[in-house]
Amino acid sequence: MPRNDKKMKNSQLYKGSLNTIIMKLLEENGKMYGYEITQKVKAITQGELNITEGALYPALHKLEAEGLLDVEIEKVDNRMRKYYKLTEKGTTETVNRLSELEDFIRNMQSLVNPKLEF
Amino acid sequence: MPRNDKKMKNSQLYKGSLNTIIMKLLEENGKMYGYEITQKVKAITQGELNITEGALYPALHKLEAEGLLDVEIEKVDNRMRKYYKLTEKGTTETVNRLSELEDFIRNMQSLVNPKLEF
DNA sequence: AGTTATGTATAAGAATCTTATGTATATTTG
DNA sequence: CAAATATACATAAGATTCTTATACATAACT
Repeated sequence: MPRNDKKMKNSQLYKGSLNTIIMKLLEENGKMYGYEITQKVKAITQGELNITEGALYPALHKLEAEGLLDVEIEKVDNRMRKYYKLTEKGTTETVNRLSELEDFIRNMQSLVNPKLEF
Repeated sequence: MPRNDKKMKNSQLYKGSLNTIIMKLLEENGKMYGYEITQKVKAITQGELNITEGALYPALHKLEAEGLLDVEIEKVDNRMRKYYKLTEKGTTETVNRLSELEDFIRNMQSLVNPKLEF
């Protein structure tokens, strides 16, 4: 009963990156459901990043409301799953977001590792 | 009179990274004042990241309140400058923050560029 | 004389996230 | 078999960080 889950301690740095992560995973995997996304992220980052439901589900709903995702409900093993996939608009937008992410990472590296400027 | 400044359009991705940026710049430059930080960041990122005063000054005040920064006021050219520098605690914490940033960047790259996993 | 640059500051509101719940079924474990 | 864990979605309250809009003040440029 005690929802005693592991305290996450995700660095503040991840703030703002959730939408990009979701969209990239969907671009790569075609369709995914929420819980699957949390597990995938945990696996890829070797447990370093745990998406919380309180962040994930509102984010999915918002992306859907913005027309970037489509949803499709399935019942598997008597349990509900909501599969999300990118719309056409979402696919286009994903390209932009990934480009922004590259710029962001490049800029952060310039700020933090000025010796590497060339 | 109209503070008609350029609209910044900073990507959401930068959210959460300002403290790390400030601390790294101070570690590198010894002491800096707020306006100087905004100009330095703009220069290093070639105009791509513009720190707004509304974000910067509260962040500096908070870091000071947390004991990570010390402040020293100077009057230059009849204008006030508040120079900030890392405290001992701040220097230690900067190491942690930079380490977190490296982890963050590595994790984001794993998520976004899965082919590079090895 | 008016705009831009330099310099700091705060308040209102937006956006995103954490934490804490709530509901429900399936599976594993003591 | 009862309890805990895993699977699965959802929302609300509050924290944090940021944008936007001001405010004040001096210096320099046009």
